[in-house]
Amino acid sequence: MEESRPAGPAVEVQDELIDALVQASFMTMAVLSKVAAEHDLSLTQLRVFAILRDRRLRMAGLAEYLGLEKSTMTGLVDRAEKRGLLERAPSPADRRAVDVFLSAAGIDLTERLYAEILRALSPMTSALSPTEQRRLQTLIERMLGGSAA
Amino acid sequence: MEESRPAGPAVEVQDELIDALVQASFMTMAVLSKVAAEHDLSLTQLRVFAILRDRRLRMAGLAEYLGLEKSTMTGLVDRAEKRGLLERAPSPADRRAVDVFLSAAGIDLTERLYAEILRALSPMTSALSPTEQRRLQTLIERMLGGSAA
DNA sequence: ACTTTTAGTTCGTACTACCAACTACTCACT
DNA sequence: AGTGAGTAGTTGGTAGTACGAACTAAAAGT
Repeated sequence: MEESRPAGPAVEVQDELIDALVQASFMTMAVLSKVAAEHDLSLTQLRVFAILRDRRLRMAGLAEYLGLEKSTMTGLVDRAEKRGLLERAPSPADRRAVDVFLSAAGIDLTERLYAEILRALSPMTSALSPTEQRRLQTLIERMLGGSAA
Repeated sequence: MEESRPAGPAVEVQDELIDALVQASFMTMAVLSKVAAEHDLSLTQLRVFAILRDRRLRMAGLAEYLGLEKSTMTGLVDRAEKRGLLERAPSPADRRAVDVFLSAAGIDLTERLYAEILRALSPMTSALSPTEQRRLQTLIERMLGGSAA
């Protein structure tokens, strides 16, 4: 992994950071998947609930948030709707469009999911002292804010 | 989200940290997915290559690393093998067992994937100064080391 | 030697995700 | 107003992911 770069300590620090970040991400996603699976949800569905927690979106808008094709949305929303967690309604502004939003049961489930996620991830974060936690949070937020969308 | 806990500032700091961590993880995974997709690989396959980069494992071992059922491995390895990226060989120690390892092409691809991942994630990490990067890395590693497996 | 356990595969099912094709509607332009 | 382009969502087909149950072959335990 070190052979094809101009060398220099700064680059290597970044590499190691990225390694750590990727590892942490996989571990985090594993926990999220597990929480989701306990409620018979996929990771994608979990994301849907998180997104719709404080938004009402059209199918296309949801697809964009998720980075998926709109044709994928149909099935995704279908299944959640069949379970009574999501609802579809014709958009008032555009008769082609469909609004998607959480049902009462969906809101309920989402709150429970949030609580469980916090519970499930806290063993990981509480390996750090409160001071370190705050520093880590600041650094991550800075990183998220500083680049990309 | 704040209603069912004993309250206190320490808890809220942790919540925000977890929020940030989850967000960062999703962003990281999105980048990894994209890199993988550019090579016609799923995230799981990417993980397989990362795992086998410096290991030779049996099917069951690979399944354990991935946290998946062994029956899932068959298809996963089949497809990668058909593409010439992975190889199967009977385990010398146990005639039931099958060793899996990267082919020459697989090693090659894995090196390229690593380089691309570093390239693709560096815009994110380079939002931070070198000092911050080192601090972030330390904190993440401390977090990963301190809890869980 | 006989039973139990383990390694991997096969089969059937459900879900995810994509693409291409389609319907219904909106919007811009003449 | 009327047509033509573009947009919103669905449908249908395909491939991949992942699971669980049932199976074969080989190893281990007693």
